[in-house]
Amino acid sequence: MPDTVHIRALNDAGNALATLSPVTESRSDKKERTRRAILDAALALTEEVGLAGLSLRQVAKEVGIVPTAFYRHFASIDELGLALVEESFVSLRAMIRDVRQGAPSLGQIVDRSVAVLIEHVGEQRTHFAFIARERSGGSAVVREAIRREFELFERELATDLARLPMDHWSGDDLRILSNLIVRSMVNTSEDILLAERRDLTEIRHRARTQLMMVIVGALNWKSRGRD
Amino acid sequence: MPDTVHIRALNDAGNALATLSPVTESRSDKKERTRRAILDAALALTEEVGLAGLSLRQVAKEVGIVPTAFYRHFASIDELGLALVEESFVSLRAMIRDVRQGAPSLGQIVDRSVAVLIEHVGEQRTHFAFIARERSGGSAVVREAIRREFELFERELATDLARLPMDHWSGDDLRILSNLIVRSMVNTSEDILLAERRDLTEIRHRARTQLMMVIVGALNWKSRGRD
DNA sequence: TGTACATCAGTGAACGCGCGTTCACTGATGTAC
DNA sequence: TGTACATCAGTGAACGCGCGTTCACTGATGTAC
Repeated sequence: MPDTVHIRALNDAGNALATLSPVTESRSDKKERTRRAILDAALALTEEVGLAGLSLRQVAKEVGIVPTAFYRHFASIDELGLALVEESFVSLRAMIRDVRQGAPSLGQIVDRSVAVLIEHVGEQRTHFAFIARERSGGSAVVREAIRREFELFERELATDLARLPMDHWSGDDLRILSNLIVRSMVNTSEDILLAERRDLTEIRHRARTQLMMVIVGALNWKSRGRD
Repeated sequence: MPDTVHIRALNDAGNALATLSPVTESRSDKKERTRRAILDAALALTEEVGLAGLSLRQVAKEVGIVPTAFYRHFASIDELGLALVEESFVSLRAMIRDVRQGAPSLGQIVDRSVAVLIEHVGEQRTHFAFIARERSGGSAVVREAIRREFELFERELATDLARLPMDHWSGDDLRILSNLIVRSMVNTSEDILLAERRDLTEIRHRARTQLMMVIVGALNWKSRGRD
């Protein structure tokens, strides 16, 4: 299948959209559309080979452009990787926002958190898979970017936890607790990504139980802890 | 530097050993030594580029053999990867054995476990790094092999836990608890691998605290839990 | 112990392939007048 | 509105490189007699 076919398909899709808006598409609109196509193709291909195994030529072929045209949009594969980190964490932050709104009893928070996690990971599968994979992947730049995002996120969770009835805790212990929770959730995400649909019930049960264990531990911590 | 220099270095090392034992080295001894050299070179190179980024030619060059000679020892890079999984988990199992012997009070178990973890990860850095990296790495075969080893290990921990004063627990809950503990330890290993020496104190503190939180949670689980 | 043959770890040339990157280019879109 | 020029997303040929794998080979080690 020659490249021209890809290009025609791309343009057809553009024209289909164009019928809803002005018939002509500006140069920058078209560029933005190609950029999107590159990001989507990269996300899909990365699922199979990892960011380290991704080649500029593969992406270009998938998008339907010539390899050199890639450079009109990104300076390198690493820069493309950083854009994907950014995008993937938008998905993750959307999930957090979803968890936060409406948080009644502690037991309900747990159930709701796990439910929302399963839902979002299912919906934004590629984004969560990207984070899970590249967290310890081949590119140092991308790894570091992901690490930073998680740290930020842990800090936020710690301030959230401070508002719960464990507000007498030290900031240090709150950070340690939120680290434990975030990591359990990351592990659960990886389980969800690996799972067949039929295993979801078991994963849900396990995630809930573990989160409850951690919270029960946290609530009994000060009275039984070392200091 | 031509390949011959590598080969001479390799043979010199062999001769140095040979002076302690019979002067001549059997063909199979030599083959075993080359195999070892391939595994060591692969482990070292993988640290930089990941198993997915590892090339047969790189390994061969590092070892000082011609690329085609690789096939005398392994049928493919994947098979080499499986040998490394095997080897790395030998290190991990040695650690577990070390944790097990002498386990007094619960608090001491925690301290001892974390201390042993830090010690072994420091000593067998490359093996633990290999597991951490390839756990979500590029080769499906290797990923699956690692997943299986961890599952085995979780099961063992569950039977260990059954002997502690939480023996009234269901097998199901024990598995869930040991999964939580194993994963926390894996996360801690990753922290250790990333850390500078100066951060170890903080990591030790965090790992201890998290493990204590989990155990406190577990001990209070049946009385406060959902069923 | 000496000879004749088998084994096999390692060699070296050769192959076709996909890679990232360079370069001068085309031609549609955008802009100044 | 019409013309002349600028911009720039995408083109296509070309490059040198490292890759895995094939093949026939060499020569030291091992074995049978």
